[in-house]
Order: sequence, then structure tokens, then C-alpha cells
Amino acid sequence: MTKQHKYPFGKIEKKWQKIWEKTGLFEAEDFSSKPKQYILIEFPYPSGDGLHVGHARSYTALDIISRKKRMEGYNVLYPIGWDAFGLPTENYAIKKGIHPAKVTERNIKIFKQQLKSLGLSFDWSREVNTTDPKYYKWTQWIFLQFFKAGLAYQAEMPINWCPSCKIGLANEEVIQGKCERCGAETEKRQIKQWMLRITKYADRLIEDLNHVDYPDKIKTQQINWIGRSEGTNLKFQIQSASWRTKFQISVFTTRVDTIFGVTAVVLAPEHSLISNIKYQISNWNEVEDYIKKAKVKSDLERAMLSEAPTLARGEIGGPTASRVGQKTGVELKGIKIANPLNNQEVSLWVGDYVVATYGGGSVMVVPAHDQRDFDFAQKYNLPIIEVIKSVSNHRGAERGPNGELLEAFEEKGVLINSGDFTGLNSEEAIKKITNWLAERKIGGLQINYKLRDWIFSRQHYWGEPIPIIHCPKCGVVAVPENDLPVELPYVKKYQPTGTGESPLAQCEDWLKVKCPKCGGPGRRETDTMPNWAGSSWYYLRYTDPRNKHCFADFKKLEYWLAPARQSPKGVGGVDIYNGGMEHTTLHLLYSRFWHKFLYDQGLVPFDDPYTRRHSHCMVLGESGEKMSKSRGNVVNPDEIVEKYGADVLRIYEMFMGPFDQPVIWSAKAIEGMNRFIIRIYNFYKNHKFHNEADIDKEVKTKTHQLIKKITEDLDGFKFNTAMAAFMEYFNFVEDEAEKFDLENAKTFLALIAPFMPHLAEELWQSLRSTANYESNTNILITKRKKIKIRSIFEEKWPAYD
RNA sequence: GCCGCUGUGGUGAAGUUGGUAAACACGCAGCACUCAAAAUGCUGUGGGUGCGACCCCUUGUCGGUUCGACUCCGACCAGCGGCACCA
Repeated sequence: MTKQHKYPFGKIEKKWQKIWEKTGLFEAEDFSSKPKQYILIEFPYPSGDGLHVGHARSYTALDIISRKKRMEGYNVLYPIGWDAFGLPTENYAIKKGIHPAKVTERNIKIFKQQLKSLGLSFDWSREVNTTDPKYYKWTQWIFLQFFKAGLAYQAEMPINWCPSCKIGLANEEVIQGKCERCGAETEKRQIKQWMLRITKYADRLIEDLNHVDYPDKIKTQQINWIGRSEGTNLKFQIQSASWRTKFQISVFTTRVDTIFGVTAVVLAPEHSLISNIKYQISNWNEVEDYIKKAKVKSDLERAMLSEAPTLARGEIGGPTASRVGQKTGVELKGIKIANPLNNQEVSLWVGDYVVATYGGGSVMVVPAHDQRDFDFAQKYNLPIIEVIKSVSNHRGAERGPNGELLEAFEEKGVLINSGDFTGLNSEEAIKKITNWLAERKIGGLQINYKLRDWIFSRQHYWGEPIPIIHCPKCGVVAVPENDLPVELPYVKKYQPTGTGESPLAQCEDWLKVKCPKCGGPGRRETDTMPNWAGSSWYYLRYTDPRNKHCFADFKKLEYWLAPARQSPKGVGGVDIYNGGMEHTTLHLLYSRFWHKFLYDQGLVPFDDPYTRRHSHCMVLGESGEKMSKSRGNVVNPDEIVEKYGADVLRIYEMFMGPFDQPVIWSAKAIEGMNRFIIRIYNFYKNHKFHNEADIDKEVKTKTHQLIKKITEDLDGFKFNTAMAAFMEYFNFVEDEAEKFDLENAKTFLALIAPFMPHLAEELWQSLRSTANYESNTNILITKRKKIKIRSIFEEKWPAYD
């Protein structure tokens, strides 16, 4: 019977964490001659809930990659910092009466201690914090570059307003049309906001996805979000029997080939033209009433109304009218407009199904060839004119007994009833009609995007102040760069004001400032930035976190963001970036935008920030539901570390399931990983390793198969199967213990080291007496004695034959 | 509605240039150790009949290609995620 050692994980783990830190083993070196590798996790928001096992999972995965890369001879940068501005902290501060800065400081302290207990090989010397004035000075500075380039501007924008809290809410704070805090239904309010012109980069944000290595899922999500669509814009002249104006209505369509089928034009309720022509509208009262109601309608209501009406089932092959919902509208009576192609008179309407911020907020209605238009026409008895015929082998639209359409025919085909254009196919017709319009200067090619400019203002306290001064004489003036940072004043009242303004508006001393241009009395901008600001460029700061003269030295950026050897098409950037899918159309898109802007300004050397993106998934509670305090199913990583040690937590989180799929926590399954680690520990403590390599071919073969498996699995982020391979191998080792020699024992430790760093380092060092060490590179000086350490992480990653 | 993903034992899951389905782990059952329990070790464990070798069935459903399909093709069903009146 072999002796059962107690596995003193607490002692071992603390010991090595301390030694690694003191020797600076994981600190990255600028301009090292080794090839660089920049590995990044999305820096955490230090919430009051503390670290989640989900954080631990993704950070461990990238830690494994980082440690392996170091063993492969790379100069690895694996940094950490804090994304600490934002609402959860502000809300907590208001609730508990503790200043957000204090809350943040405390939370960071807790997070830091938790992260350190996991044995993650972060380079702590490069720690950044978005709420540190030394950091947000540069967030503000970058904002000013946007401002100077004309990409930051102010505009009246509808925001979400909570009538109960009397506060403006960000979209993230509105859950299904209701206020996140009090549950009241939100309304829209027009407020002057700072905007960033992300739409200017829409094409490049799509185009450049071709050069980066992101999962297709992320690429398509970004492409769909940006929503590029090519079409034609054209103008309808307003006319009526008694009166003619210079007003025109611009509409956007992707199907200008159906132009001869237009029977109405519908404007969004917010369309500015309506009030301009109100004296010509004979039913103005009715129209005004409709517009008012539409404005009060919350997003929730609009969404509800657009839900498909439930149809009686069983009508197989019947018209699929369930695609569209109820549409309402009011005709602007007394106004007639003309189809520019044939001067046919059509009616003008207002309807809240028309999106105000897209395509000019107006739509031409072609009932025969668009299902939404068909529904609208049916409801209000608009004429339906067919102008597209399906080509022979296509099935046409469903028809009633008299040949009337029962649904729209949306496919392309051949034009009929279309004047000179009759007989053309849709593709040709689109080109020719667009040209025809362009020649007469009443239309032309147009590209539209679903992407809107980024609303960059928040009326909250806990964010970076926008570095702008309002002067009655000079208007909007940038804070001079020498005066940065504009520090967030330490105020007592950071509660919302109730007026819709930021709490900073109450801060009289801070507000009053001389205009930098004329020296007259000015007033500071009181809006702060959204919490996406600081995270849009933090990966740049890690390359040079203490720089006082610029956000990062260009040479350092060049070194750390250089195209790595395996990077596709020589694109530079962070080599591996891991994060959540939920940031695909927010953080990930925002930071790509900022980076491209900085590239255009000549401030960064490459035009996309991340070469390769990986995404993790959620760690769910035992019930398969999301972990939450209210469900009481939250697993605290501290408890796991205390009970089993960090290495057990690490390998369990890797073994749970595929890295990019959601996984369910199991308190039972973790026991298996605990057994595995104890088995390894005991085996190495008890076994007499002989030093006769190659004595057994079978073990050697298995070892090399294992090296290959682990190396390849790590390249493919397949941590779960790597873990299975370790266990399979070790089961064999235990069965054939006498054949397991020193050489193979060392190789096994090297392979498990990235996964179980503390255990591997401990066992490695205890094998030292039998191993031949060359030079010792790190010298740790303690009070008692000098310890010469050559860490297992300075060993070479095994190569397979 | 559109886009994307997923579907394999009691559970988490392996396995895809098409070649012994269920590796690895959890759980469960039996045995050993123990006065007993825990821990540990050994054995078994997809389903069905059987003491047993064996035999039959099995990767959401139906069909196709193939000597051979979890894997490829088509249709459908269910679940998850994102977008959603974008003209």
C-alpha cells in the first residue's frame, strides 16, 4: 500500500504565488528580442458581488495559453486592469451612502485578492484603472481628437426618460421598455447629447472583418448590426390642385424597380416636414392627435403592436400573413404628391411603423410587392398595382378567386405596367431607373446603414467628464490639452438631480470656468462619458501604462501590436482577445471604431485592434439557470479555492465542457478533479524515479502522443479534451508505474504546468535533486537566505516526435 | 419573420478529410479495507433477452447518397442566442 500524503494545497499555492510575484516571472518586457505575444481578457468591472466563477473560467483559459506561450519562448503580455466607471457602482453608492470612489477602491481590493488567489499569471506591474485621473486624462484626450476631427458633435436626441425617477436612462438601463430601477415604463425625451460619428466608419468596420480572425458568428453579428443596404433615393414633389410648394419628400428604397406600383408615401410621426406643411393639411387636428399619441407610445408598446396577429392554424399553404403586425396611420388630407417617374398622383400619410431615423423617415408604399405595404394598403383601402411579374419557373403570390393578390409578391422578376421600363428584369430596371433619376437630379444611388451614431453622453456622476467648455460668446470650446485631465469633482451629492441634468450641474465651483478662447465666463459640460469609453482603448495603455506624455509610446505600440507570425494577412493587433458574446456589437465594435480613428490620426501603427477573437460562454448554476443572488445559486470561487485549492478550481473549470459553450456548475463533478490532483501529488511523492530514459518504448510513445494532443488542443482552445487526455495518460502511468522514468515524469509536469501551475511547480522543484539544471536565472532574496529558482515556466515546452 | 448555434447514456460530455459510438469524468451498483462510516482501491455500468458466450436495437424525426453515416445531402421537429416594421 502506498503512503497517502495530505496534499497541502494552501501552503504550496501561497508559496509559489509569492515567489512568482517577487521574481517578476510574469512581467512582460518591452522590446525583448523574443517574439512577442499579447494575450488579453476583457478587464473586469469590479462589482460588489465579487469575482464570479465565470471570470475564473475565462481568465484561467487564457492564463493556460499565456503560460504555454512563455514556455514556447514568447515574451508574453497578459495584463489586467479595472473597468470601474459606471452605473452599478453609482447605484450601490447611492443606496448605501458611500462615495462611488470608495466603493470602487474597496471592490478592486477584493477582486485583486481573489484574482491573485487563483494563481493567474497577470503582469500586475501594468495594472490600469479607468477611474484613475492619470488614465482618464487620455480617455478625455482621445475624445478631444474626435472633437477636433469633427467626429464628436452635439445633437438633439431622443433618450429614455423614467418619469418616476426623473432621470435619463441609457439603453442598457431600460429592460423591456421599463426602468431598470423602479420598473416604471419609460418614455422618449429629446435631450441635447454628445454623439460620436461611428457611422463614418461603417463600411470599414465591415470591410476590415475580412482581415481579422474572429469566429464567423461574431463577424455576421457585427455585419448585421451595421446593416449596410444599397438602394436608391428619390424625391416626390408635393403638389395639390390649389397650391404648389417647393417641398420635396425624399424616400429610400432597395426596390426602385417597383416604382410604378407606388400608391402612397408614409412619413414617420417625427418627420420635420409635417409641421412645415400643417396649414395645407385639411385634417390637421386628426394628424396632430395621431402624432402626439405616437410620441407617448413607449418602445414597449410599439414592439407589442408589431407582434404578429395570431392566425387560425390548419390553413396549409395559405397566405403567410403572420409575418407582419398591425399598422396604423392617418392620411394627410389636402396634400397630394407626384410619382417622379410618371407624375401619377399618390396620397401622403403619417404612420408610426416608419422608423424616423432610417432612410429619411419616409417610405414609399408598393402594396403589390412588399408585405408590410400590402397590409397597410388593405387596412386603408389603398390601390394595389402589380408591376413585377414572376419569371416562369417561380411560383407567384397567392391569389383569390378573382385573381386578386392575397399577399405581396416580393421576389424580383420582370417589369410590367412600367412605362418605358416594361419588360426589363428587376436588376436592369434598378440600374436604369436610378440613372434616369440621377440625370434629372431627383434621385440616385444611396447606401443606408442600420447603425446609428453613438450617443456618448450620460447624465450621471460616475463617469469621465466630457472635456468641453460652453462659452456664451465662443460657443462649444475644447478644454486645452494642457488642462487635462478634467477631474471629476469629489462631491457629496452624486444622486440624480431630477431635472434630467447630470449631478455635476449642481457643482457650482467646478462648473464656473474661464473660456479658454476669450477668457470670459464659461461653463463646463456636465455630461459624463458612457462606461464604454475607458474600455475602448485600454489595451493600448497596457503597452505603456505609466506614460505621462502620451496615451502610449508609438514604438511600444509597434512592438506589442506587431503582426505575429501566425496572424492572418500580416494584420497587427492584440494576438488573442477573449471576451463575451454580449460585447460583440458594443465594446468590440466601439473599440474597433476608436482604433480605426486613432489609426487615421497616425497615433497607432495598425488599423484593427485585435488579430484574433475568442469568446467564452456563461457558467450557469446547478439548476441550469444563470447564477444570481436572488436564485441563491451563486458559487463563490473563494470557497472553492479554500476547500480544494486553486489548481482544482482551474482544471475543473476547464474540464466542465467546451470552452465556447455554456456550462453548468456541479459541486459533485469537481470532486473528480480533486481526486486527480491528489493522485498526481501522491504518485510523485511516493514513486522512485529511475533515470534510464528510453527503457520503455510504450511509455515514451504515449508521452509523445500526449505532447501532440495537448499542444494541438491548446491551439484550438479545447481545454476539456486536453484534461481528458491528461487523465487517460495518468491512468496508464499508474497501471504501469515501474516503467515511468524521470524523463517522462518531467515531461508530464511540463505539460500540466499551464493547467495546474502550483502543483507542477512544487513537484518540479522537488525533482531537482535528480535533475540537471543549467543556470539559474531568477534569484529571490528573502530575509533568511538566497533561493535560486529556475521555474518550470522557464523550461521549454516539450516537442513531440 | 430573419441570421447564427445546438440536439449523442441517469448526468457533463468525447468522436466530423465518412471506418469498432459513448473516450474522460460525475453518479449509481457490487466487492475489499473498517466494529461502523468517511476516504481509498478493485469490478461493473447505453437499452433489450439471457446464468452465459452470443444476438438484436441505439447519436431529435423522416428520407437520400454510400460497401459503410453522429459525421455528407434534403425536409421537418425541439431548444438556445442575436436582430427585429430598417423599406
